[in-house]
Amino acid sequence: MPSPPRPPRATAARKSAASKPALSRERVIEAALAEIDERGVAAFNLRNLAERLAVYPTAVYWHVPNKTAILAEVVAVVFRDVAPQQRKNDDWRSYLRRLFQRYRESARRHPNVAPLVAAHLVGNLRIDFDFVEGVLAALSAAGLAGARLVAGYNAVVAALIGFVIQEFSPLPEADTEQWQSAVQQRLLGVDPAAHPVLAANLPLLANKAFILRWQNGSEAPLDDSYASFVEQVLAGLESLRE
Amino acid sequence: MPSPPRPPRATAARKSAASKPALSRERVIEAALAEIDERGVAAFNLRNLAERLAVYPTAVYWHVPNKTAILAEVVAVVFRDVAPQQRKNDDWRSYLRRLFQRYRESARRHPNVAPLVAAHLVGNLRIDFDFVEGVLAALSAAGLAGARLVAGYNAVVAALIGFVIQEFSPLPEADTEQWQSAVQQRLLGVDPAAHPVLAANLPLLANKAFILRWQNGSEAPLDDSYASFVEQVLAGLESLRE
DNA sequence: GCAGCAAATTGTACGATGTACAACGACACT
DNA sequence: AGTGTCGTTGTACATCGTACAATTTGCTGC
Repeated sequence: MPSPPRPPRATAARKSAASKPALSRERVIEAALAEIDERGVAAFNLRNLAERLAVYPTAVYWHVPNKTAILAEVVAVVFRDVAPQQRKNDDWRSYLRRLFQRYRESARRHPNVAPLVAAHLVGNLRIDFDFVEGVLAALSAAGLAGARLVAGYNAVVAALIGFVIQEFSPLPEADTEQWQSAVQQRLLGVDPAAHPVLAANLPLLANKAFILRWQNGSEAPLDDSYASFVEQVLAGLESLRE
Repeated sequence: MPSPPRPPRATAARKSAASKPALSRERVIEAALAEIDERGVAAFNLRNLAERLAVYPTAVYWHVPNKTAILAEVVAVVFRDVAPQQRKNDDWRSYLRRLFQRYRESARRHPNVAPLVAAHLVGNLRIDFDFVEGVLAALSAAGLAGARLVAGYNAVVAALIGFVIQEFSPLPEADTEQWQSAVQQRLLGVDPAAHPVLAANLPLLANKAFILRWQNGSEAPLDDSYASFVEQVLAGLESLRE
C-alpha cells in the first residue's frame, strides 16, 4: 500500500492555477536558497523544495530545466551585486578592498553555498560584466595593461574565491562532535622532531589556520587572516606595476 | 522481466575469494580515480566502479565505508606528495615556487578531480603535516612569526587552491559545442560604453581570463597567468615581512 | 584432515532521488 | 460555449547509495 505521494502542504491558500501563477522562477530560486541555508547542499533535493513551495515536485520543472540549473541560479543570486559602486576619486586599492569585503560578506551570509562556488564559478558570476569591468578598471587605474592586466585580473579572481571557499566550506559533516576532537587529538600528537615549526606554533595555528581547523568559518571566522590576505593581494598587484 | 544484476566482468580470472583478496582499499581508490579521470565526478558511481573492478557493487563496501570516503581518498591520492623536498641552502622563495608548481601539476594530471578539492579540502590534504610544516618552515625562514606566520600560511593555502581549482574545474558540461559559442557571442556583444576597459582588452582576455573563458585549463592552460600569480603571492608575502 | 572461524564476496532488496510525461483544470479570447 | 495555452497535479520509472543476508574460501587449532 504505497502512501499517496504526499500532497502539497494543504494550508496556504494558493492562487488558483492559471490566474496568478503560484510559482515563478524567482520564487523557486529563493526557496532553494532558503532550503540550502537550512539543510545544506548535500541534503538539498527537489521534493523538499517542492514541499516548501507547497506544490508537487514536478511543478518546479515548469520554471526551471533541472536541478543543477537551480544550483547555478542560487549561486548567482548570492553573489549578485558583489561588484562595488565606483566612487569619485576612488583609489584602485580601496575599490578592491571593498570588493574583497563584499565578496566575503556574501559568502558569510550563505555559508552553505560556498562549496557550490567552486563547482560553478567558472561559468558563474555568470559573465557578470559589471564585476569584470570593475576589477579591470581598478587594475587599469593601477597602471596595468596588456599581459599584466590579464595576470592581475586572474590573480584577483583566484584570490577572491580561494580564501573564502575554504573558510566557509562545511567541515566533514555530521559527526562533528567526534571529528572535532579527533582533529584536536592529532594536533596534540605532532612530533616536534619531525615538524618543529608546526609544533612550536601550535597554539597560534590551532583552529585559526586552514587544514588545522575543526570549525567552520561561520563559527570561527578568520577575520585577521583575511584582512592580511587582502593586503597581500594588493601588495602582489603592486609588484606587477614594475 | 528484470535483467539479472549484470554479473561482474566474467573475463579477468580473479583471485579466488579469500586467498588473496581481489580487492583492497588501494585498488578501490585507484580504480575510482581512473573512473573519475575518464567519466568525471558527476558521472562517477559505485556500479561502474564495481564493474571496472569486476566485482559486485557491494563488495566495495568491505574496504570502504561509503562513497564520500572514496572521493576523499581520491583527492588525497592525487595530492599526495605535493610537499616538495627540502633542499640544502633552499631559499624560501624557491621552495614555495616548487610547491605551487607541483600542486598545479597534480591538478593538471587529474583535472576532473579539481571540483572535489574545494568540497573536501578543508579536512583534506588530510592534515598532511609534511605539507603544513613545509609551508610554515618556508615562511619562518622568510622571517615571519606569530600572527604574521599564520596570515602568511593561510594566504599560501588560499592562493594554492584558488587559482588551480578555477583553472581546471570543468566548464558547464555536456553541450560544450553550443555553450562555447554562446560565451563567445556574449563577449562580442560587450558594450564599450558600459564596459570600456573590458571592451578595449577583449582580445587579450578572451579565453585567457577567468569567467571570460570557454575552455578548460586542460585545453587552454593559463601558464603565464599562473607564473605571474605565484610571483605576486611571493611579493605579497614579502610585504608581510615588514 | 577436519571443525569451525573469520575474511571477502555474491546476491537481493529497498528507499531516496531526478525527471519524463500524460492528464487536467483555469483563465483569456474568440 | 469553444478552444487553446499556461501552470499544475498525479503517475511512473530508471538510477543510485547502501543495508543485509547468504555463501564461499582459506586458515587455524585440534
